Amino acid sequence: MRNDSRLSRMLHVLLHMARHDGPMTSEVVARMLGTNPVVVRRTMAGLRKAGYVRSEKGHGGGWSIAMDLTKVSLLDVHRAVGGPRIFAIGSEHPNPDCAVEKIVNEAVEGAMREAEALLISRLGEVSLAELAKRFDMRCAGAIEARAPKQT
Amino acid sequence: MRNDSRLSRMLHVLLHMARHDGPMTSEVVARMLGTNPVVVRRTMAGLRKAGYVRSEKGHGGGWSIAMDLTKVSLLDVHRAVGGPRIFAIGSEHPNPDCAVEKIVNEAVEGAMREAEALLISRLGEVSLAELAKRFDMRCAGAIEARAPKQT
DNA sequence: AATCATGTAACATTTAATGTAACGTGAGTT
DNA sequence: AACTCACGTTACATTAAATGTTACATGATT
Repeated sequence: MRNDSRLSRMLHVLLHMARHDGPMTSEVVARMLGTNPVVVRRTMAGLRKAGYVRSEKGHGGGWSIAMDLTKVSLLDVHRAVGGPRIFAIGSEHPNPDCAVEKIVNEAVEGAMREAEALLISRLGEVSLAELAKRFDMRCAGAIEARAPKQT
Repeated sequence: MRNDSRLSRMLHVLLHMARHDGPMTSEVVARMLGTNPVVVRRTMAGLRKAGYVRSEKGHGGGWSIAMDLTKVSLLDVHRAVGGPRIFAIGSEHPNPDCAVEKIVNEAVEGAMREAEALLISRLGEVSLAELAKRFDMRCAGAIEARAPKQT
């Protein structure tokens, strides 16, 4: 299967939407992501169901933010897009008969559970507002670098 | 893509081989794994290249252990089978032009790096000998449960 | 010489995400 | 009312990576 990029894509879009007045159409978003409006609608449907965005039809319609950016974490977005499989590795038999295989699975899955817990925890610690702030700070830094103040 | 089960499969096989006198043919291993001898040879080739097993042709041939089980970790096996992609999620643009996307990638990849480091570390802590011991202990426990000694 | 078992290349299958095309619905515009 | 815009949804095609399969070559043992 291909790499699942729904989380990254949606974060990318949400930050752009947050810096944008008025709704953005799926067409525009698709161009930003280098994809297709149908893919955008399909993926954003999850965000809408979670109440993070709203969509409006017709002239002047499109997608807009419907949440408090400080209240939604990267983990929330991950879950809203389907909370997909995180790992590309794993056993094929969740409940093997073979006792040896059980031991192997327990060892590997134990390590994976810990790693997943850490990832989930880290994603849960960062809000969209925090991401937006990081972007603003980097922009400020870039401007600063071009026209440095005296120190 | 499908779930990558090479690590689990190889661990499973190696533990069986460790408890088995003489070489095991790819045919037998394939039946254990519910797969095909060619898949076994293909995957075990990595272990052979790493020096963890050896293979012999002809009558009485097959695969046998060529390592000290206390010296090889689950991580070593993971790497020997190709050290495949661990995550099923991720950005599609490793080096995006868009500054927003860069911020997003850094956040997500940072969390993933931490999770991967933890997983790698945990896999590195467990040797094949340790896994084999866990199996023996579980067997002992099971026997004990059937015919408990007086305490 | 026959058989066994690995080694390898080439190709088919599978799976989940992604990409596309087609059609429907509702909202605003003219 | 007719038209256009934009979303909603379904159905199907494409893609990527692991896995499955077939075919054939090579070396070892009997």
